[in-house]
Order: sequence, then structure tokens, then C-alpha cells
Amino acid sequence: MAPRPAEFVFEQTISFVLARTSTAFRNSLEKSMATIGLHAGQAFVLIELWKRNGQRQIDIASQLNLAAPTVSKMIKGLVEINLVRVQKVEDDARSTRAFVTEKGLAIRAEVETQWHELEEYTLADLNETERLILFDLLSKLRNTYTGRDPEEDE
Amino acid sequence: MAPRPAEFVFEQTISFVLARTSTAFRNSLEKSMATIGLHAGQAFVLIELWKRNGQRQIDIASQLNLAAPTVSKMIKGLVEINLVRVQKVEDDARSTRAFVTEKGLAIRAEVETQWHELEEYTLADLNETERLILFDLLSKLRNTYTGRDPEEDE
DNA sequence: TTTATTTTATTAGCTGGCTAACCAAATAAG
DNA sequence: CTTATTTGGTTAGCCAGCTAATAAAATAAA
Repeated sequence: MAPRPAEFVFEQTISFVLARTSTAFRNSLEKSMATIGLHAGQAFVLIELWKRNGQRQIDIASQLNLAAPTVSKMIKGLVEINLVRVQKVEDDARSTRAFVTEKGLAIRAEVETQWHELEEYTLADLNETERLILFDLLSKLRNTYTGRDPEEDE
Repeated sequence: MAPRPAEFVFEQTISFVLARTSTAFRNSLEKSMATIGLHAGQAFVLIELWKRNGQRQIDIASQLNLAAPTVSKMIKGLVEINLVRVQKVEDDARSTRAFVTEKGLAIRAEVETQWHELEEYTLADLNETERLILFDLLSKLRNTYTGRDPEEDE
């Protein structure tokens, strides 16, 4: 491990910039999703269900690297606004599967539009090469923090 | 603005990866700071005060791109554990200035050590070039989201 | 000078995250 | 078969963020 410099400047660490950027981005995402009546966390759950409908909460949590209670709350919110319904699994009385409703399916186009808009705004100052590199580097960081196997998503 | 592709894959957007990476990083930072009895948010306030002691809450909020109530709570927590004290400004009865206590000054070395350790862990899979590029790209994103003037930090 | 506006900070209440503790069901061990 | 462990989910309670609403002080405007 590299030695800690004598005069440590927090602002010049990637950790610092990543943290501040994260917060700022989160606000933007929340605002973006709010325009279509969603919270950011709910959008992530929907994205997961659009990919594989009927997942159990623990599966969603695993995919998004979230804790079980976090997903539990998000799904509760989605059920309340009729975008998702839950259904007991017949052969396992512990788990419940989450399914998108018709309304939950219908909202996908709006989410995509908003998401794409935010993405463009995010990357406005970056050229194509920078975009590819940033995606790659962020993916590496994610793998580092979550200990996940790269390329395990399809 | 580029057209939204026919089949939109959320997972392949930088927004998606950034969001998931952010959450994972936040957890790591929180755990890291917890080893020295701090919360992540409190660390950021301390970092600001170490740089310029006696700042008003609104100054700190501005520097960190946080809302006033957020900083208010963080400082309250820091005061409770005797790392920060607040003092009324004599010529402006609205604002209070925050100062690090002796204990708040003394903890700096520990925070630096922990921070540096997390930074090394974060960047373990990245070479020097990638580190520089990542810092630069994240800074760009931060500027995009916060609308801040680049290079305004010293 | 009086009134209107802006500024600083706090409180209340929300979502996004977490851990700890708990329950019930499924499975493994004995 | 009975007990112990693991697993899926919820509840409670915490911090990191936010907005809206409020209060008080400072400033600008009339």
C-alpha cells in the first residue's frame, strides 16, 4: 500500500469526488423520476422487473446490491401506486414474487425517455471515448465494492 | 440530443452504473468512518472545517453542495460528540460559525489514515493513468450536476 | 421610517440506504 | 422424528439526502 502523503488533501482523492458526484447525481435522478411520479429507488426495482418479471425480493436485492429491507420498502411503495403487485409463491410460503402491473408496464416508455434524457445531460461534456472509459471504470469500481463477478449481468 | 435506441438497456447506461456504484461506495465509506466513531457526512463537514475553520453552515453547504438542513443535522451530531463547537457571529445574529474542537483537530490523522486506506482499496484495480482519468471524469460530472465553476476549489 | 425582500438556520416529514432483531417457513443434522 | 440451522421477509430505528414551512435577522425599497 502506498504511504499516506504528508499533507493529505481530501478533495484530491477519487473517494471525495465520487461521493460528491454521487450525491449530486442522485438529486438529478430523483428529480428526473419525479416528473413521472416515481422515486429513484422505485425505478430501479421496475427496471429489474422489466428485465425479469416475477422475481422474489431477495433476487432483486441481489441484482441491485441492496439490503432486503430496502427492497421491501420500495416494493411496498410500488404496490401502493399500482405499478407492481406481489404474489405468494405456491411452493415456498416464505417468499413473494413481484410482478409489474399493466400500469407498471405502460410506464416503461416514460422512464426510458426520462432516463435517456438524464443520460444525455450527464454525458454532454464527454466525447464517445470518455463515455466508454467512464462506463468501464465505474463498472470496475462497482465490482470492487460489491465483490461481484464481472460480466454476470446479461 | 441523440435518439433513444429502440431497445433501451438501462444497465448499459452510465447513469445506472453510477447509481449502483454510488450506493456501494457510500456503504464502504460509512463503514470506514464508523471504525473511528464517525458517520460519513460528519467526515465531510470536518474536512471542510479543517480547510477553513469557523465557516458558517451555509458556507459548508455551498462547498459540499448540500442543502442547509442536511448540514444543520451533521453539525448537531458533531457537536454532540464534542468534535465541533458552534459560536454566534457577533455582527450577524442569524448565522453561527462552526469550529473544530481540540478533539476535532486530533481526529484528523485517523480520518486521513482511514480515508487513504479506502482510496487505495477503491483504486486497487486501476493503474495511474486510469486514476487520473477517473478523477477528471468524475470532476466533470460533478460540475455538470452542480453547475459549479471548475477549479474553484483550492 | 416603514415595509418588503432576502438570507441564515431550524423543524417536520419524506425517500434511499443500512443494521439489528424478529418471525415463519424450509432445509439440514442428529 | 426431532432439533438446529438457514432462508425470505418485515419492523424498528438510524444516518444521508431532500423540500416545504417557519422564524428571525439583515438588507433593500418605498
